Amino acid sequence: MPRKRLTKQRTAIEEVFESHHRPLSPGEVHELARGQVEGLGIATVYRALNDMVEENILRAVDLPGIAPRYEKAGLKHHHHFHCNTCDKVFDLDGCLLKPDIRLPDGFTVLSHDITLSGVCPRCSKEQPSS
Amino acid sequence: MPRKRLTKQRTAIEEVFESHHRPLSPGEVHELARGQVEGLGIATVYRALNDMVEENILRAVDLPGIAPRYEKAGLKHHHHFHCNTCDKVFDLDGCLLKPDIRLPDGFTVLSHDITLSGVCPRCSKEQPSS
DNA sequence: CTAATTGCAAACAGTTTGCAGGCGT
DNA sequence: ACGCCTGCAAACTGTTTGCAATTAG
Repeated sequence: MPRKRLTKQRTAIEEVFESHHRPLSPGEVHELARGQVEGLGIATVYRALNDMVEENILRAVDLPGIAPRYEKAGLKHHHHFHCNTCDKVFDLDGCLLKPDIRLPDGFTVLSHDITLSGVCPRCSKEQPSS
Repeated sequence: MPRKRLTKQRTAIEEVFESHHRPLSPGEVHELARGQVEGLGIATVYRALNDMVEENILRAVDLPGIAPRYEKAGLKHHHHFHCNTCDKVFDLDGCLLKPDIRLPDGFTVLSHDITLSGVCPRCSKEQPSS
């Protein structure tokens, strides 16, 4: 396996995750990193994201019904909130799964995913219900 | 809006949901309904599924990282189990969300989705860990 | 009969891959 | 200079849509 080089596109993508502390979609990363690197290709973003998952720098976050997101690897167990208005995803600390759940016989649970959906604070302010 | 006709392909698709009591992907529906209707096109399956959601006969079930599923509409609130081995999805009765959760200020929760993943009973038997 | 429905193929959106040139080291 | 990395375009997968032929009512 080849070793990594420090290119400006790769660096820009890493910096995007340093300055935005929430899970980002490939499109968001492209848009944000594009601010630093003129003409950054979307293929490069996908390649960098996949590489960084491989290198255990990032973790892929799959959520129901929306584009996949990526967040820094090594975070404590947590779940996510998806804003239906702006489509952004936010981290929610702690585990939201009910303890002591009982499943039918024979099911072995290896992991769980929980997503809350609704309206984020910013969108609540900007789009008052009145 | 045009009114519905009873075609054999539409009937076959409806029957698939009568005989399989778990959420099915478009591909699964196509495969299963194909047994009744020779040459059933995948576009027809997609159109039927979308129509049936529109008619409130089915509900779309989005799960993290896997193809969307469809299940009969009107079921009681519940969550899902995804078998990592056979990729089938099963219903889990009851709500698995911890009660009394606290979110940061400003977040309004409108819905939640929970997916447990692991191994289903059938796959546990067929692929013993030894 | 007559219009809704189907199957096919083309169109699409998101993601991956092949390739020639560019650029870290 | 070497070879990894990038950008572009083509390939792919899952889903939707246009259209002529088919078929339910």
